[in-house]
Amino acid sequence: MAAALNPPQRAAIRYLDGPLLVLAGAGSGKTRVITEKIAYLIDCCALDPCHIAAITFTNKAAREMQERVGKLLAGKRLNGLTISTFHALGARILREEATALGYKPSFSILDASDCFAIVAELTGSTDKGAIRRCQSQISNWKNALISPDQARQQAQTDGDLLAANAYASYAATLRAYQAVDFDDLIVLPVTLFDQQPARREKWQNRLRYLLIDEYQDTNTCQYALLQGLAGPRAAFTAVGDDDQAIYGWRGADIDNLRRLPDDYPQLKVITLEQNYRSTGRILQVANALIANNEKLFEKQLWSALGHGEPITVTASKTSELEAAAVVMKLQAHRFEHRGEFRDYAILYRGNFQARPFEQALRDQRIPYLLSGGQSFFDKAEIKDLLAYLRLLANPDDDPAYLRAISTPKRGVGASSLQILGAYAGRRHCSLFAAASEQGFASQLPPRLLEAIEKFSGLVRRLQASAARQPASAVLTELLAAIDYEDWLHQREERRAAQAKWANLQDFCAWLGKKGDDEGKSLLELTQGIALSSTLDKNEADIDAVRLSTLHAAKGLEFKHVFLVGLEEGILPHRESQADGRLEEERRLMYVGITRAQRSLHLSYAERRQQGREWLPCQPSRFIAELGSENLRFSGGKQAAVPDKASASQRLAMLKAMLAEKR
DNA sequence: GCACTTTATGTTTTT
DNA sequence: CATAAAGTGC
Repeated sequence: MAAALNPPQRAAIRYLDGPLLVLAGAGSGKTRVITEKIAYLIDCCALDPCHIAAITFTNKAAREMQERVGKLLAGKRLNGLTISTFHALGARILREEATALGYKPSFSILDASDCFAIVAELTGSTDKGAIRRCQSQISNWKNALISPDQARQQAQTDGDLLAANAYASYAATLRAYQAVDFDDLIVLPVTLFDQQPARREKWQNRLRYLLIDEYQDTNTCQYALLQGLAGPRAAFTAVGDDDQAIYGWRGADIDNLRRLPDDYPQLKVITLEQNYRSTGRILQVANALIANNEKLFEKQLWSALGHGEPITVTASKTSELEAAAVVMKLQAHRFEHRGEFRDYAILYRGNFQARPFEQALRDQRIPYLLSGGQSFFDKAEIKDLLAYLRLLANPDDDPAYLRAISTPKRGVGASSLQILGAYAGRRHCSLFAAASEQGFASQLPPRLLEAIEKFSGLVRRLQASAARQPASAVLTELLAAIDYEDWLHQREERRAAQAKWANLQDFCAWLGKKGDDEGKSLLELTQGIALSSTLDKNEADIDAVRLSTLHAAKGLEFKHVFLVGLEEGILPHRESQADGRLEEERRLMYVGITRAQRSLHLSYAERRQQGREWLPCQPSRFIAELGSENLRFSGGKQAAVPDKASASQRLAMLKAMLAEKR
């Protein structure tokens, strides 16, 4: 761990004369450069930690970096050091500068499904695909810093104009709700910095040195935020790898990497090419694969770790058999190498591919951790509770109001809410505000009105209690007040109800702990949750096989990696055959390969169930691109009968299993 | 008008 | 399999 730094690494850490771009190949120690540079700034340059900001793309990466810096500077005070995602930093700026932008600091952060519902409502469309396209169009406009007016002017077709109009009313709706979406967390600070130089300078003075991880994944708007924060001093280190750009679909623009030398002529570029992670074979196939892409910056990764095991390619008849084969092979490999489960990762393109692997692992009683997939905070029971919390913080949050008032059911149904909504629309106020107005009382029969007023009373009571009590007490009171546990048991099977209740307890415990430990208010906690997808608890110590999407695996490394579902239509994905996107799929495969330290196993199925139909699959073109000299094939038609190697593997596994059961 | 039950339906990747 | 729309009792 404490290996000496190589010369380019050391240069990257010590270089402080201006903007710096570190082109860091996979496994070349880029996280180490960032963490050691933070330590260097604090230790050797006596920079106060509160003036340093390291920006990552995922919460996981931020947490890991925090941990590593903590270890590196054990005992030192790190108060005020910022290590967060772009979005979390944006939220922090926004919270502090809300009033300057016409927002309350208690703004709500809408999740993707809230936004989907709003777009659906505004366009009056029932076509899910069309709504999603419109939603992503709006997101693209925002990320490119194009205003609704500009979008309208640029509209070419009627469809464009329709979407641009939807964009305008979408923006107005969010403002009325005192709510922002994920994109706004970056866009609004950028707008603010653009319009009010004094605010920009305040933040430039606060965050004096910036370190940006995964720079290749920034979009236009994130780059603008970066430029705003860096200012003319341009004291920053951007670390990135054009071969690992895999977020183009989210608006990330590799052009930001190309533009950096133009925008900052004094930019220093340092390339890290020595890989400390993988064996020679793994790097050879990775290099062979990525050579098929148009290169932005030339680099050739090399490793001093020796040649390593051959890379295996396994064909299976179906996706279920693939899962069984991979799990069996994993088990055999683990026994042979006396490894631990945590050394193994199974990586795939889409979350839906996890299912058969989960099943196979459960069958074999192998512990596993599933990362990605349905986010913890996307579970219905958590979102129910969160709706109440959002509403307490921000009564204008109509999506939260709608969810809270109908969970649990309290005699207020769709038609009452429609009347309330219409009234609120006429009065230009939120649902919550409308419900207490005199004018509204005459619109409904007394029975229904009473139910609504009872709800308003509940919200006010909880608001009062949130003002003077810690988060955990408010949660307890809230759950008791709405009888959530009883309601769960009424409408769900016992097991399901218990599982959901347990989730809620976990959630409350986590919230309470975070509130106490970090002294965060209910408001900050609620806003923070919108930006995270998992309860970030310590998973590092759990000995379990990791299951992850390729996207979620970026930045991680594993001794042994199984890359599964390598079929045309899956990787590369069916809808991404256009050339720009095919290269991104190739980079995704590249990211998967370069996660592996010691061994790499590829696999694909010959048939896969899609919906109700079985469709034949072709092996991914990317397998052929790896070259055959480092691959060893098994399975498929030519190897229907187990060969000696796999027979002896099975025997070894059986023996080991018997030994383990004593 | 409201709430609960049945039935169709569908999957890229994340903050 | 889990969610979301349509249908049925109260």
